Amino acid sequence: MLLRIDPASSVPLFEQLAASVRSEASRGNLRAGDRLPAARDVAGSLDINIHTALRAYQLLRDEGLVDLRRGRGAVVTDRVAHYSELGEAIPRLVASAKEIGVGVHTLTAMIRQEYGS
Amino acid sequence: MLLRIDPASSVPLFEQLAASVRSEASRGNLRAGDRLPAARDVAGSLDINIHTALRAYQLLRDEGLVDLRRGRGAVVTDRVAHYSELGEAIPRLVASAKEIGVGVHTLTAMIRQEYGS
DNA sequence: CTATTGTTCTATTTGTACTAGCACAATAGC
DNA sequence: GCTATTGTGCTAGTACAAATAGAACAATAG
Repeated sequence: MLLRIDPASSVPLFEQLAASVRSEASRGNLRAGDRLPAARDVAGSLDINIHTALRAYQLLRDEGLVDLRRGRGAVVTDRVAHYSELGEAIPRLVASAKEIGVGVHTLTAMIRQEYGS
Repeated sequence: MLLRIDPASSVPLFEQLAASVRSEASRGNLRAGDRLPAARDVAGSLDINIHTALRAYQLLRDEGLVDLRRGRGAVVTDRVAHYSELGEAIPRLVASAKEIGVGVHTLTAMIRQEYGS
């Protein structure tokens, strides 16, 4: 489990942390039943506030990627399989967007638009 | 040119307006050389501030979708062709994301993550 | 029973997003 | 040239979100 964040980035810390976990999931480095490190530990090693780490975990719980229970921590759910599926489709779209010079903001905005309709 | 916004949405007005223009582009309703309505007109008919309309246009200029010149207005560039390409690839990805129950926020976050690496 | 782990609540500080008004500058078209 | 049109720059207020913090609490594991 390689969790990384960049304090200098404009992306919120909790989003970065959640993205880092998703990235592990989409690369197949996480399996259903695996347990993520305790929020307090993550906060300690990344030098962020516990609440910030918890918020990332809660975001992942809302997505359904992990179950969150007191005393037990964050446990990866079955849905992790879906993430590795997307882990193949997404790079293709991103690659073609980069080729034609469409930026990340534009791409995500177009996806939001398509998703909403 | 059908430009729509939803004042009740949490998405910024200028983003909505820009998305609306992109949508027209990706559907093939815009061609290189076409001129968008003047920002003041758009602002007037959508009942938003001129700056908000202008900001949408400036966003599209930064993307390269339009040229912006005083007195002349916003003119669609050649890059509009790329948008209609994505207009085919994006719906496929979005459809599969919806199928497996991955939300729009998660999907765009994963794309951001992939794009950055 | 005890340590571990997430939950809830309140509060504060800080920074950014969004919108807006006003004056200005460049272009188009007559 | 003149004039209306159109985008630009500057300034600022309001509102919201991020991040941190402390404290007390509740469920689970072993």
